[in-house]
Amino acid sequence: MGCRSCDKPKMNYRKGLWSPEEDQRLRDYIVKHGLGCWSAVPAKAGLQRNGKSCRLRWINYLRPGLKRGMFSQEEEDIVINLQAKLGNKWSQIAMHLPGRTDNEVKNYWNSYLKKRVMQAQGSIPNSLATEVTSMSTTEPPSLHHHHHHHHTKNSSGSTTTSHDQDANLSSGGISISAPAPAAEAPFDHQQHKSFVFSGDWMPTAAATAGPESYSMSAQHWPASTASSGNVTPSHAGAFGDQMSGSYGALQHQQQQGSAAAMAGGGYFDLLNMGDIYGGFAATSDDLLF
DNA sequence: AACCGCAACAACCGCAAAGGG
DNA sequence: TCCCTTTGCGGTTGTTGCGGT
Repeated sequence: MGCRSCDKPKMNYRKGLWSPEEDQRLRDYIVKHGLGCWSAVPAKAGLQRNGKSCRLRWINYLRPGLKRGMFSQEEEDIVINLQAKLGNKWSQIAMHLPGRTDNEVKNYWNSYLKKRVMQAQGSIPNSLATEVTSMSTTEPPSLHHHHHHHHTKNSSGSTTTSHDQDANLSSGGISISAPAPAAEAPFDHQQHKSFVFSGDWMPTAAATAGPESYSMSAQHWPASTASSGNVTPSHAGAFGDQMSGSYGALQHQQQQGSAAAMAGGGYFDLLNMGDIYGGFAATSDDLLF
């Protein structure tokens, strides 16, 4: 783990929100070189951030396979269920939610679910988490994805093609219609909230970044995920948070006609995939692709 | 139109674990 | 075995936008 070669003098790192340029630099670097020593990334990528910040940005925002938008009822149930079982083990909970990050799960819990569960426990004093869960699933499906947020910042539903296959977990099986393709939206810190993500930078970058741009094709992804859009819990568990992504929206974007922007190969070969996802390829039969 | 409060989410901070030298 | 660095995790804070007044 130690990375002595990465040693460098202390410097004043930039803080706060990431600019599109910074995102682009980080993307470019990781796409070209894969994941390695995070502390070395800022210098090599030309970023005035610390490695920690770069890592967080990649994991929570730039990493391919992320699902943006509101939580489905199914996801919500899983969070409630697992939080009751595991406590605030957000990374473990996120493993069961393909495309969701621990940070996202944590935020969703803190901003919404916690209140709802507490409310339920207040009205039903001895209620257990399972009861809370069943309560939540009794709501009319038509109301889901609207009542959660008083504001409609996240107007997108995600293309929830993935399902947690753990028998212990509930599965609502609610499908959500997808919003307009991401490629039509400029990369913007506000607008990004409203489209299905899953590497939404890929077509956007390809369309806007000029000669230095790159693109990705679904064929570069593990077949089990690229073809189905699913990452099973066993996958997620094996890879940890780094591989908890669902690539459903990637597929979706292609189906939506973004294939032209995505096609053409690029730097993103299987070798880099292995690097990016932490060297999983050699250890799991599930990953023969 | 301006202000305020709230909700959502991005990002930071601190700590602990992991791992190499 | 110890020390040091990196990584990962969870708690917390900061920022932004929306709705209400």
